[in-house]
Amino acid sequence: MAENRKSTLVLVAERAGVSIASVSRVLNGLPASVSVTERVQRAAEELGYVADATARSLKVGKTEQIALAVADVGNPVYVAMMHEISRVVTDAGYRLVVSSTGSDPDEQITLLSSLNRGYADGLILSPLRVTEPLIDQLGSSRLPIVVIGSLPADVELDSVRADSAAGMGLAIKHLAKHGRARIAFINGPVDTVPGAARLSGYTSAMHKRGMAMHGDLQVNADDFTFAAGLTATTTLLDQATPDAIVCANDLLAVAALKVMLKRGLKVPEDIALVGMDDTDIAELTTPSITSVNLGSIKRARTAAKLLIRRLADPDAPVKRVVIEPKLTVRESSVVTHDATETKRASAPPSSATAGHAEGGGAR
Amino acid sequence: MAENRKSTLVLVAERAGVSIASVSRVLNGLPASVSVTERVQRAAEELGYVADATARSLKVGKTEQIALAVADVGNPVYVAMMHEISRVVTDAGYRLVVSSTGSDPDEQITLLSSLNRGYADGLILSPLRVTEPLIDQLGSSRLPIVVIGSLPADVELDSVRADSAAGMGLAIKHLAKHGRARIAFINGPVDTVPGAARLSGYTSAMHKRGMAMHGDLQVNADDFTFAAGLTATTTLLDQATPDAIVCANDLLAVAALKVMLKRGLKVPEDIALVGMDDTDIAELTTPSITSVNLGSIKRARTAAKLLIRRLADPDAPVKRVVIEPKLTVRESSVVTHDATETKRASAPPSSATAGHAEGGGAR
DNA sequence: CTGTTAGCGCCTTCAG
DNA sequence: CTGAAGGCGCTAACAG
Repeated sequence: MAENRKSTLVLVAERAGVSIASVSRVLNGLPASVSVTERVQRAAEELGYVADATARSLKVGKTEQIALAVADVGNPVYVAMMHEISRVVTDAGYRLVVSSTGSDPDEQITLLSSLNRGYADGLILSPLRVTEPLIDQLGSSRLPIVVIGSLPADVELDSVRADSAAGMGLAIKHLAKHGRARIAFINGPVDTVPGAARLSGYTSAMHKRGMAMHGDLQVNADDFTFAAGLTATTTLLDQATPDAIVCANDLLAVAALKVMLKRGLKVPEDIALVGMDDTDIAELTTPSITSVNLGSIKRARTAAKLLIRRLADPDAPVKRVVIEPKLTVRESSVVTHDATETKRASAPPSSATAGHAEGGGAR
Repeated sequence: MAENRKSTLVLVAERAGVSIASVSRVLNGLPASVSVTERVQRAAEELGYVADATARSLKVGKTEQIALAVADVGNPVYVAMMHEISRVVTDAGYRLVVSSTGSDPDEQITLLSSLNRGYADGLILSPLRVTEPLIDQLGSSRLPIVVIGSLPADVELDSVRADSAAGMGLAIKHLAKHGRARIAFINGPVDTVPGAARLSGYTSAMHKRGMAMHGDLQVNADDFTFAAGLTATTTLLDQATPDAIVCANDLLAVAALKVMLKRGLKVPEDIALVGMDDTDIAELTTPSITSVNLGSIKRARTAAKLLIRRLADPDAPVKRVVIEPKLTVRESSVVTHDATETKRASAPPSSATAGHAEGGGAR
């Protein structure tokens, strides 16, 4: 069937004995006589013809490509989102071009201007940090952009964001209900959008419940990564004795868990742990990690659909969607009363861990 | 600077008072008089002009896009590879189009024929299963393809693969050296390329060392996933009593660890554990998991460079690269003598960052 | 219903 | 060194 040489409309037309216009019509499903239709289809089949995307794009003014820019590819939550976006976008007949920018806004600005080269019909952007210049550039873009994340109210762009504050609320409510009193918070960098949102969520949630909130209970990792989480957790445990820890994402939570286990602390008995994003890795660990589901998949899907909608209807009203969080309870935050199974490495609370163990009486 | 309307060569030419040919020349760095050069650059700057990628592609016959198709986006090793490919490809001035096909060869065949639409200059493909039709399609593709994985010797394509067999050898040698005698193997589906390779690596390595190899010691997970790993491990532990387990990838290993801990088995004391791929998740767990580094990052980088090379020189001789494996030893396979059993609660603070074998890099 | 034709925006000989 | 003109492969009027 498929010839190896590249074949064009003209080739097919010659072989079918018709004009190129007829070929184009048949292949695009426009009305044509049975005889022509049949001859064209056979010729096309024999030549393994497929319309050239580039030429078509030039003519039609659409590339059928959607660009995606995510800040941090090392983070499983972005991977999950990308995966979902890929699905939706592909189903709608678009290809996905991934432009992995770092968390640096400048890179994203560069990307935005390169978008004007017209290799994509639209962009989905999930910026970690939002600066003035970035916003300007966003506003003056020639083609549709959907932002995943928070944006100043005056920016006229479709967007979808998580409600981090509500999410923190869920986490803290859950921990409080289970008797935790000294709830620590390991955040990522506060100069990021999620970092800022989650911090304010923490303080307001703690405040609302009238819970103790020593500065010692709050540390910021340099980054939303496992490595940064190890350091941050060490710092935290050296300066405070929490009976629960909430982490700004799952990677930080996994790191916190690692450090705690290393120190012989029992999770959740000594310290309860809650992560955020509810990614796959939260259930890989032992104990598995309770995590706030910020609707990453749903946000991804919504963003993709929002963009596709706007591509179909450029004048549609701007939409700003907020996805509500849910809490996925796993082993790391709830002490199971029934002790059928022998717990692993039953390190007895010795004087070495004094100050950490007990105290909270969360038993 | 940037106007909001799309500007074309003609616009720039008018504004600069020259012909469109001159504009094109200046912008492509071809010789031109100082005065013209200067006027054109200023005009282009003022209009925020950037050459349209589609039109350029049509004319030049290159899209500056590279397509990537990986089988399983849920697997961290593919994510890591994609990330690396993205880097290399971007540095070389290409955009990356990700086509997430499933593990189904038919989808990949569909993809291959769609590639003939010419939206990309080349393809990097990492198939999980290789069937006859897929090979045929690969061979008759009009544009360059680099395959990550094994391929029949008569297929004339650039490729780069891991040496799974040697990798299994490393794992088993390591375990044997540490006194393990009943080494079990949890594989993924055997009808996949890596599944088959790793199984034959296991049997030959065990055979070579004259080690016991009851059928009970070998199980196949339905998939290379965490969930499938849970089931497979349960099956294994119900039917045999190994003193070590090797898993065909890290996800399976993490699952195995989870099941073992649940059953009160101590790792590595009771059972040593070794994974494969050496992805980030291998160091997230407690204990962290020893893993065979199959050079995923290196394979990815090599594949990308191979494709770029071929794009530059279509007549270059076909290259088949094999990446040698290394073993990254972590906690799950070696019993530490100093902290045996009882008192590991008094771990020093610095232990948080201790024991990090080089490898995946937890970013 | 079908063929002819005019571009989409750009690059690149070919004259001048 | 610069301008005019011819396509790249395709679609969408416009005639026939």
